[in-house]
Amino acid sequence: MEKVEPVSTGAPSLRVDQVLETATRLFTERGYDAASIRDLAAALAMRPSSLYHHFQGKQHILFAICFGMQTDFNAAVMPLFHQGKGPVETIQDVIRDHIRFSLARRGEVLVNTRERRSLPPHLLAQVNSLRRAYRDALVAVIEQGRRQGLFAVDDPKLAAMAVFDMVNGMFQWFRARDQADIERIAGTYVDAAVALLRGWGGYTLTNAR
Amino acid sequence: MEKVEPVSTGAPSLRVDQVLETATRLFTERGYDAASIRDLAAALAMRPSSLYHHFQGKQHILFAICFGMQTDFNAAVMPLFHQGKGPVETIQDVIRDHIRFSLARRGEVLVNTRERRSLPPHLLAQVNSLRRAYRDALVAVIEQGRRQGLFAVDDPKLAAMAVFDMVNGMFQWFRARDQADIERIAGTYVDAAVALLRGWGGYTLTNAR
DNA sequence: CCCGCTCCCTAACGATCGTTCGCTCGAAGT
DNA sequence: ACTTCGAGCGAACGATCGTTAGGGAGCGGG
Repeated sequence: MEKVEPVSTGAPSLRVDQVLETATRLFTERGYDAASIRDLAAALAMRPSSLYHHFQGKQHILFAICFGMQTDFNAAVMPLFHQGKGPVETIQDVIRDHIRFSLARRGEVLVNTRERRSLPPHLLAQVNSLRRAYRDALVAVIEQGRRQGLFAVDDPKLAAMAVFDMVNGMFQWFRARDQADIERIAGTYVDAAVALLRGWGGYTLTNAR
Repeated sequence: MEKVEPVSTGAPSLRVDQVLETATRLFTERGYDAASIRDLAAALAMRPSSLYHHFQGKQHILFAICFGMQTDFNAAVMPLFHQGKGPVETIQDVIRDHIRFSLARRGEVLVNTRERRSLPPHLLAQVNSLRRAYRDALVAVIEQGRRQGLFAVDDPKLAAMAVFDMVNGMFQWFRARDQADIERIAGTYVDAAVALLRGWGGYTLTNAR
């Protein structure tokens, strides 16, 4: 006991990845609570007890999915904030890769958004910490764009959440058939985000149309 | 058996309403699966078996919350589509009352969005039918506004979903302290919806790389 | 007085849940 | 050849789940 328990580090054991992949599918199809350890084991052609050689418990499987996904997400998207581009271009790059990543790994993203709440507080806090880091960076860029007169928004935090919700909500119902589908929808939502940030409150300035 | 079972009709029994109110609170706090019949009964100071005098089962409690909420929602918002106003004003009126209603009855709305998936197919279909009616009406107005050159959106269905997601996502994290808070956030999101519909696609000719 | 109805109770049912224990087995290390 | 160790197994644990059977207290109408 008292083992260090690597979460998504070091050893990417083949079997562990298979478990996470199957668990992601089951959790998206039935929900975390409704998908039992026995269901998961059966889908992997193994016995329920064998799962406990790879994971401490059911909650840790959920955590591995959520935390691993969010870690990879931040690693993929966060660097785009520090490229020295302007606010508009930065937002475009970030939202585009946000959507690319989330559609490429749609299952994990859906589990993270829908089932994350079932995590115990200390595990949930670790995932939320990564999410907050990303959101704060987005807020900072919007704030910067507002100071430069590029965005008309009144509340950068509110604007960030609105863009966030609009994009994340899309993952719930949109299914891309191929890579071209991903690029198309990403471009569309990038435009939506820019239109929103530019035009929000713009009617008071009478610049719309 | 083979009883007609009124869902949200006729007799608004006091006890039934108390059950639904407490169930709504528990389902939002812990989730439908994690909140047990025994938890609900304990919160109502009664025995688990007594609940089955008012409801056929746990799923029907969830259904009563979701279907009742969606029925009231449509009754409150749908008439706004047939007032003879223009597309922009109609959208503004609809989104404003959408937000007013959803924040006033936030608990039921959150249960409907987060726990609806736990309903059996034939009950889920009834709720989704009401949701679709509302969404289709919103799409029709956007389509009308696009034909009149008021909106720049390419895909009315996509635009409706985006506005939908943006608004519904807000309910997850926003808590109004008073009525003034509700009116303020409603006005802000009404502006966001209009800004989005007016500006979406307006810049697609210049930034698509 | 008694019937029927509403509401709630005690007690328990069978099922399923996450998890643990002790074991076996084969590959790898020395 | 002997040990170690990861991986999986069968069996069972205690807990909790949704649900039901059956009974009783209060009460209004015939």
